[in-house]
Amino acid sequence: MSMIKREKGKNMISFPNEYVMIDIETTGLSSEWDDILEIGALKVKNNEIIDSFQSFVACDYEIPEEITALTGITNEMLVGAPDPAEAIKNFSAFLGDSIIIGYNVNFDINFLYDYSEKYLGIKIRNDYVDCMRIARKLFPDEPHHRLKDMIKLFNISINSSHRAIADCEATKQIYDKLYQFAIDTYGNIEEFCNVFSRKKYYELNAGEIKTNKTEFDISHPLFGKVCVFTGKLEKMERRNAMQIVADFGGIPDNNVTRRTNYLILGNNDYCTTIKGGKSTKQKKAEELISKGSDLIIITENDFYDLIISYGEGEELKLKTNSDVFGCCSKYKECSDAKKCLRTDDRANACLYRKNLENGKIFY
DNA sequence: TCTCCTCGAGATCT
DNA sequence: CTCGAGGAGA
Repeated sequence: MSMIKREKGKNMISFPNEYVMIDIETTGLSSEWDDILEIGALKVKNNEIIDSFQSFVACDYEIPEEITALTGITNEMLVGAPDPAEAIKNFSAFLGDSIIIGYNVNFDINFLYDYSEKYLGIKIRNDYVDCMRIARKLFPDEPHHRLKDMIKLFNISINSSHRAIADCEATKQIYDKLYQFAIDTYGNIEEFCNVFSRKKYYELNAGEIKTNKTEFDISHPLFGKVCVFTGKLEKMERRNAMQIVADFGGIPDNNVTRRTNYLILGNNDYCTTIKGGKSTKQKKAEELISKGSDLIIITENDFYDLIISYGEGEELKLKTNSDVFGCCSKYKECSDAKKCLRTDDRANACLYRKNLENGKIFY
């Protein structure tokens, strides 16, 4: 019965080395209708387990068959166990104000939160870290991120799965592996947390899309062109499409502005607020076109045609970047041409090129 | 241009 | 619950 929103702590993307790992077993998936059967917790300091907590919780009705099949917990095992009030009180004392860590830990916290509020009148406001959330970020290509998938991925051995303490131990090992993997991949934990903390990760920021290419076909229609996407692309992720634009020497952008040269239309059908009409980007683009802006609106398929044509016909390639960027007044002080290998700089270089008589700077 | 809001899709816990 | 998408509004 959580009509009132739970006032939980912060859901953090970070790797504390002092925390309490938790796991519970319940009679089902709903914190509203189901009950806790077992609570397990490990206290960790400097990444080492220094204490543990285990408690069954008395249950005055028959445990569903599938739960016993899953966890091995039977009513007989709970005879003489602490009642819910006693169990949550003991757990609460063990937890203190530690950071909570677990696997899909919102599940566990929600149950514990309701128990704590109901029996102790205390809200669990501890900050927490969800290993599953981190696993998804670190291994986005894995098909699934269930606890058992991570156990398999990291070759972790587990004694009695789906029992509170055993799952805590497994999750701790997973947590340690994730920590190591984050360091190996991102150099250090701070970098990982920066990359994935909130906005940076959510927002597809066109300005951050770079290319490794050092040679461009300057005759290609996308070269030096500012490209904006609207709607969902059918055959491609928008991020990948932007990457391709960048690889052609184009400049992916977030919004339609006076600089925009291409607006690529994806599918807006799914968007209820648009209802088959036009996105604001498209409206703005049409307005700019009517004012004579150098902008055209193309469909997703037109865009693919532009991509496919790449490599065919005559190619004018830039041999070195310095030939282009060295001529760009804004960046000519830059001694290292590679530093100029940014989409913004190419746009400026391209504008500069337009103002020159002919492509002396290209060959 | 930037920040915040809303919606839908998808996945995980026992 | 998270996350990705577009839109509204300052």
